[in-house]
Amino acid sequence: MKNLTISQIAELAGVSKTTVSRVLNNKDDIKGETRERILQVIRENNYRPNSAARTINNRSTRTIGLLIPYQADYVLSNPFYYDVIRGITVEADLNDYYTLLMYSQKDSYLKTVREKRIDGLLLISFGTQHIKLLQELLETDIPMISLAKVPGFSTVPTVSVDDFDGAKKAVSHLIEQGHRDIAVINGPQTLVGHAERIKGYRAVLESHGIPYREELVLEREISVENGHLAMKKLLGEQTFTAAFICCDLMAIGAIEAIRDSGLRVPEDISIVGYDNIPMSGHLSPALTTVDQFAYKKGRRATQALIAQMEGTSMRRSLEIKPELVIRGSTARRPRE
Amino acid sequence: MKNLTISQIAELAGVSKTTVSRVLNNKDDIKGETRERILQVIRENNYRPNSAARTINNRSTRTIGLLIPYQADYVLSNPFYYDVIRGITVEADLNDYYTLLMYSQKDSYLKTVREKRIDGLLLISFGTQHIKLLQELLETDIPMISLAKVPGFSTVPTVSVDDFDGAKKAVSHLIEQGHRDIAVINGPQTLVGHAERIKGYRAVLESHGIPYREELVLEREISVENGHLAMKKLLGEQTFTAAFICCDLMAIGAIEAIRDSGLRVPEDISIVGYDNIPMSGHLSPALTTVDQFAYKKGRRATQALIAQMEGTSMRRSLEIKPELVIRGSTARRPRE
DNA sequence: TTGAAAGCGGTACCAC
DNA sequence: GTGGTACCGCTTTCAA
Repeated sequence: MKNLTISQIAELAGVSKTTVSRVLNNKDDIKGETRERILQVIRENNYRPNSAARTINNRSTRTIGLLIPYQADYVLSNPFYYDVIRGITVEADLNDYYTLLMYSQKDSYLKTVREKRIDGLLLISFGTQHIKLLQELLETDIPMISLAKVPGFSTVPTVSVDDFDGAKKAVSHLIEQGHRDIAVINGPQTLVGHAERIKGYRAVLESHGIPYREELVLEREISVENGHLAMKKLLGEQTFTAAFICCDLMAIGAIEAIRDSGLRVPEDISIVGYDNIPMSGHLSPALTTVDQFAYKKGRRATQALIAQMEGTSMRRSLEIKPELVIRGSTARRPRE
Repeated sequence: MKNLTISQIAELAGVSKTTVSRVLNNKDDIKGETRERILQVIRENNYRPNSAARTINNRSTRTIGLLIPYQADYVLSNPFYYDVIRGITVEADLNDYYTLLMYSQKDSYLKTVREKRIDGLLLISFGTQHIKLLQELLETDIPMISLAKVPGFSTVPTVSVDDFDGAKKAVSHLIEQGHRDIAVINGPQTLVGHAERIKGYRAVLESHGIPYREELVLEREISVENGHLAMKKLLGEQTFTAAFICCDLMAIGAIEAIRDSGLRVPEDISIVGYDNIPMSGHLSPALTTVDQFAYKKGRRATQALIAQMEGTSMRRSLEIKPELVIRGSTARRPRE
């Protein structure tokens, strides 16, 4: 069953295509009777206007690009980002926008923008290594929102989470439990969010008069396996009673490493994660972690982008406050 | 920096737009010198042809729709599907196709197809409840591939996994370890794949003369939490030494329930999962599971769809053979 | 080897 | 209220 064209619908309804176009676009200068007749024909034929033809006239695709840098391969395997993506698609759908997944080995992002396949862009996990790309994207004048703070680009509106605050909450909780030797497994500092978490960690230590010890802090690409390996290394070389892991995914690996070494969580080592991915509450022990409100973040970012595209609001950044979720993976420091 | 149009490029190069169009489409009836001059102008201006204008002429969007039924919300929270999606976008990108994420609360899938926003469709997790939608999609004549077998629709080419075989491998392994009382936590039978797994389970039991006991088999929506709850229920009501869990995500919850009840995996209860999600190897104990080759499945399905769209191959279905991955969550049946 | 002109399926301006 | 027509940015005959 082929889709008809506006001319064919016009002919079937005995009107001009201008009139059909009017009902398609809900104009009101049209007789109710005529509108009904046309709507009837449209329904009978399951007619839908061709999107490319509309795009070329309206200069709008009603499509949002979801840009995931190819190097950020952890994005498409981390449940945290899937909540973000779900938030994005839900919000887009509610506003009749489409979502184009841009994850390209060929780095074809600029091409996609220049071909005008999308009206706006959501930047996922942009870090210092993507500054050149960001610069080029800015030159195209396409509306965009970054879901991560980008160093030195105050021109790009951002919907982000206050990671400095999140880290402070996590580490403060550990210190309140009596811990003083707190290890850290962090993601790459090329991402501002991860750099902020280290700053938060240091700030809390300092305010409690605990010296910062570099050897307790490891930085790794995000993956369950790297969480495992990093914790193994820490256990072999350092002494500590708690660890702050930059994301729940790595915490899963880290906890396994602790178990492998014959220690227990939280009896011997307390663990605080970050993200609060859906499975965190169902691990054993259930993970104490920092909730980033991923889904909400996705929706908010999309709202902000749509507002920007439709000119209904200024370019403005937004920061979400993370919250500590206390569960079973943290406990008071064991007595020596 | 606004994008120019083909006419402006033509003018700058001192040729007609027909000629520019020729170089854009790599036609060969053009003087090398002219081509070079035009390419130079194109490069200087970062020119890219408007995709909507091209689409309207070529009747091709170079976009693949990734259809996730809104009810199938577990798709966007199951790492198994993440690998599938990654495979799809990678393969699409390699072939210069775009990926449109179709996850709509408004059930706007048909609208999207009729508006001709996509050239082909990849159906994720279609079950009996989506037969009406599938029927309507078929009427639009759009090329499509389902990544799950759909009951009674041999007309839809499918790239799937032989779940009957996968379940057989999983359950056979348990039986070889001496287990006879094998519980099952399965996903909804509305999905053919899950129905097949039960069949495989029954087939193996039968071939070993073990009677099928309905009360050992639970069916739940896929989630970590449901895995936990289902296992808790089983532990409270039944006696068994092993369990086959239809997916790793639920196995994570199930293992936690076993631990909560004071039993050990695999010493007291052996667990076989299904999917082999990336974290399965990093849990404690590492999960014995059935690898579905999710990434490969995504790539193959996309290849098949592209072949169908470009008419380079017949509509043909493909079945991937799953493999058992033996790790630490299974052991010999404990002596009574 | 190149260009003029028609046409793809819509929208929008201007008459009537 | 409704229709004729130009036009959006590109591809594709057809002629030169």
